[in-house]
Amino acid sequence: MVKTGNEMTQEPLTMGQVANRSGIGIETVRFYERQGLIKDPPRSGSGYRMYPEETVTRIQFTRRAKDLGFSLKEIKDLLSLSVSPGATCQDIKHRAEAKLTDIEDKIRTLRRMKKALAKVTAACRGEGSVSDCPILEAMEQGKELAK
Amino acid sequence: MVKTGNEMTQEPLTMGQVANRSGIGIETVRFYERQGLIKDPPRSGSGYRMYPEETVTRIQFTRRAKDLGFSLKEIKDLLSLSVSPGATCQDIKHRAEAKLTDIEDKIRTLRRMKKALAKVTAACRGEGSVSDCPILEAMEQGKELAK
DNA sequence: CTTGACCCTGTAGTATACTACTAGGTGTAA
DNA sequence: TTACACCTAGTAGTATACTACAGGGTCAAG
Repeated sequence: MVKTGNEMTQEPLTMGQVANRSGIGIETVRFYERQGLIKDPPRSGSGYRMYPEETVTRIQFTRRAKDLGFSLKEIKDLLSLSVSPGATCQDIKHRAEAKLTDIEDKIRTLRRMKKALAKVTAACRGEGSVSDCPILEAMEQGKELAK
Repeated sequence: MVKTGNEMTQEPLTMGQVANRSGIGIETVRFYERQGLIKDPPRSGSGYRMYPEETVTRIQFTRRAKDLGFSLKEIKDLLSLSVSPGATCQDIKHRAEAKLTDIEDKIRTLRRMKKALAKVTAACRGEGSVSDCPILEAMEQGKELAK
């Protein structure tokens, strides 16, 4: 049986081991490889991928960046920036700030949606048939939905 | 030339007319039909779709509901509810309230992301090389990212 | 009767992030 | 030797909401 939960070696890891340690599925590891988020590792004689421990760190980085709102494509850029000799801390900071702006925009959009929806919902007492539901009426006529 | 911006008739509309009046593309009308958001209209002798005016209202409803955060699938439900004899205003209101909760959840998630990202970004003075950028460090080690 | 705007069906591509499956090869223990 | 967990490559499916063809047919004007 291939060791799959092995925690103490410095030896190369198989795909399943990388997946386990990173807390993602094997198919996701393969997917990240296809997307260029992790580089093609060396292979064993029989073609098995032999990952360095570093790959786990890289995947965890990816997951955390994802949790912060970065897309996989943006994370790929971040990762290549992190090893590019000419890159500066400024470059990273700019990206983080741009993402912050993105997030703020999304929040604003959602708040606008929430406000409009709350307004039409409040207008509905929840009584009677659908034929004179103020919510449906608002969506049909576009009244009450101005910003 | 087929009339495409015709505004004053009660006559059936072609697909292009429906698209124009609804402010969406022809391909989107076809897509909405495939999704069951608009029903198959009667056809002319040569197979052209002959839409009732009502279809435009239906598409506009769809667009407004979408702007309020409903998915096309949810809108389809809303539309079938709106013509179902047993349905009540309550049913609609419940859906609206559930969607409101969805939106609030999304806002909360984004706010959490914003807070975490703002924190790591603030830690970066934007100086020096990427090798000791606090933003990248946080994403690698997972420090500073606890809620 | 030709031109050009419009329509038809059906299929495929875009973007995002996976997830699953087929069909087969590898490695180790009992 | 067999069983089983694991690996390989490549392809296809999921969900959401479109968007873009290809290869035809229709209709009205000139």
